[in-house]
Amino acid sequence: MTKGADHFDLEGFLPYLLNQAAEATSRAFQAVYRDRYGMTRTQWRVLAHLGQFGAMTARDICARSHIEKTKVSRAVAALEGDGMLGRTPSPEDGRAEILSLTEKGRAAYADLGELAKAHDRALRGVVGQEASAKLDEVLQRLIDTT
Amino acid sequence: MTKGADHFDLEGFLPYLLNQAAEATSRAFQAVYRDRYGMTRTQWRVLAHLGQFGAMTARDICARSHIEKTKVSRAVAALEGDGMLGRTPSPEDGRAEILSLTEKGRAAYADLGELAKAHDRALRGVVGQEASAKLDEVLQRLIDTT
DNA sequence: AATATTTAGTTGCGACTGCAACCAAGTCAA
DNA sequence: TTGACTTGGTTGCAGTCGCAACTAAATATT
Repeated sequence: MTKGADHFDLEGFLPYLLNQAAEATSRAFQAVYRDRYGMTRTQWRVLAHLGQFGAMTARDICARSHIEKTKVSRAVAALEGDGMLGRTPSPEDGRAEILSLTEKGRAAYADLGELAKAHDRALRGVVGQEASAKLDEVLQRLIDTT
Repeated sequence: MTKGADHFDLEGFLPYLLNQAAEATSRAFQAVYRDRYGMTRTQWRVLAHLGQFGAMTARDICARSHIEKTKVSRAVAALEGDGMLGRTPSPEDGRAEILSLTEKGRAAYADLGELAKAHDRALRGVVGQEASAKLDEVLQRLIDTT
């Protein structure tokens, strides 16, 4: 017969582990964008999206990042207030606005991007070369299938 | 020379991937404890800790789970209000209270624990047998080294 | 053209969070 | 003992979140 009483184990529960790992790996970097630019996590992500992929509408950011529209809306408002991005009405759709980084926004992106790369390298060092690639693939699968 | 302009890639940024995966895998289960018991994530975790490891003080829960003490404090208050747990003053330390699940709390834990196991099995099915074990190990390493 | 339905984005509100300040009990050191 | 320091736990407050309701523009329907 198999081993008895296999009751639920929180510490082996995948969502729990993922949350802990996400929390742990995010915390250190969070301090960076918070202290340097007073940004929230969502703001940093919106900035990074615009920095990496160029001007796009809020709708596009939502689709790409799976961040709730209200979070994006508020992050955009805050970033605009800080002079990090500007809005131009879309010529194609009167409801939409095209978001693009200002000079200041691009500078912040360049700065934080470098630091993020360093942070990522450090984390991947912990994980190890081969496991790192596998990890990305697995995480991506989890993200996609949910 | 190496490949040119390797600028920051948000979608390959480990904290970002982990957050997305954590978010995605947690959301479905969150609906369960929210709809059935009106619990928050922290409440569910506290309940699970007490259910799995037995009576302990709030301090112990903090140490074990890395949840902030205020979060634990409020979750405990809420669970107590819902009749899920009770407190008894610690005989050893006049400040501490020993928390233990009530009958109702144990029932909720048994119910949710079963559902959690099923959810976990489904997720691990997505990841695959072997990758699953490796994943746990890698996540644990990230959690510990931070 | 006039009405109904979707979609981009914002806002109000109640709930949750984080941090710092706090209280009370325990410990340590003279 | 008395007074400084630590520790278990709670609370106030300001900020963030999620959801539902909303406005306004676009699209579909008749």
